[in-house]
Amino acid sequence: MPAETRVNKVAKVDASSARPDSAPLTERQEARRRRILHASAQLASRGGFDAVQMREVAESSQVALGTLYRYFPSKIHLLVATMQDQLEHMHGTLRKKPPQGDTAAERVAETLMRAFRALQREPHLADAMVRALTFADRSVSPEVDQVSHQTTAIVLDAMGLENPTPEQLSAVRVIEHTWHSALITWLSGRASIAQVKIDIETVCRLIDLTEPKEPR
Amino acid sequence: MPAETRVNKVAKVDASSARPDSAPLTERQEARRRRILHASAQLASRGGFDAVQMREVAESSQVALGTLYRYFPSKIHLLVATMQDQLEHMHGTLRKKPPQGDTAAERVAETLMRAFRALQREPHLADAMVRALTFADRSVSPEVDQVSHQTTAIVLDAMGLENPTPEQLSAVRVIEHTWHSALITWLSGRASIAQVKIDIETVCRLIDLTEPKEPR
DNA sequence: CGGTAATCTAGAACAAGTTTCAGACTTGAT
DNA sequence: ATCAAGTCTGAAACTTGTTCTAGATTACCG
Repeated sequence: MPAETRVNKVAKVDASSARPDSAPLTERQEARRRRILHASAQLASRGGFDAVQMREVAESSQVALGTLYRYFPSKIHLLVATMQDQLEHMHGTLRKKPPQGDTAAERVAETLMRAFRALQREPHLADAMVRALTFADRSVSPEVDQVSHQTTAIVLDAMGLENPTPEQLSAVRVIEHTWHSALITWLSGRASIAQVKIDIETVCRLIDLTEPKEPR
Repeated sequence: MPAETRVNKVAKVDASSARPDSAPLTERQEARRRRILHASAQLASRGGFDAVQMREVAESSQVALGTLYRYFPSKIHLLVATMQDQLEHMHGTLRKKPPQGDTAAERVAETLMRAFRALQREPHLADAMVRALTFADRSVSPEVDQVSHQTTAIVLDAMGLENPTPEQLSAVRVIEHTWHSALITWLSGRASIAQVKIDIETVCRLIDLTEPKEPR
């Protein structure tokens, strides 16, 4: 009945690592998806959010505009997916060289600063991804949540926690809030790199507050 | 030489309270500006960010589209200005009934929760303003900075501080980061009201950390 | 194989933000 | 009162995200 192995509604799912969603993709479809994400990241690296124009992405990835929209129902979806993709990279990289700090707070701050430095190397890409992330509305919630969970996983990794308490989870959320918002102020030129560093270090002190004695 | 009392480039400035910018506005211009902001807030209250359509704003405020763009060079500028406007209100309101908490942290948390409840009454308006704020790029930096300063003033008021230390300023920045980001997650349905409350209370604990000995 | 349903393509069409332009209107100065 | 310069208006044009359509392709089932 179907054609290229059905892809029910939107092929927004799955892929290499962690996206156990609805439908498996054909190899050609997987290739298309990858081409699209690659084109997206490339255009974003050049000129940020505005440079990622749907027609251009379609052309660069040799896919019809309609197809692009079948895979990613909006520009925001596309950029959030691009961010998921990049985050996976980063998490992998971080796993290999875990932070060295003595306290959880230090390790988290170090991890975030490492990520920050990576973003500084591709400020336009960072701009596109972060702007998309914060501009996303309800229709993108599932994808944004994925990004959020991935980020949480990275932070918890750095803390070395298996079973965080609700209190600690709240602290982690606050750290992520700060992380996102600080990135935005940096990207829009309203805060210096030094200031972002200070703010990250400041918020990480919250961790100590939630780790009084025995992490039972 | 000029006409309606020159307004050099953009009439983006000034107004009632705090915007000591370049050019004074004619009464008619002041009235136009006010009509525009009113229309903006009204449309935003109805349907949020998307409902604020420039053509509609122009029509509602009985101003030509070109004029609207002369006053506010982009939709984002318009919405950020709308936010400045609303913030002034709020700051005024808060001044009248200062928070009651014993510690600075409590007072700040109470203040922010009060603001949060106000936003809950107009979720669409909140959506429009916050989305605009975080989506703003460099071209809107001055205006966004104003909003940021206004927010800082509110928080410092709640803390009862005259001369904050750099450390405390960083804590305040982190609080604002959390505030913005938490609002976004709430607006996009990814966090509950309760969670926002918890996160605000959590981040406010940072204040105690920066207030070593004698507070008052 | 052949059939059929889903997918992909090319391109037009639409929507909303932004720009542009000619002409009418105001303002402050002479 | 007149005038020069800046402002406002109305309307069209342009840009980019998004939707739609008709026809060509592809995948899988029997």
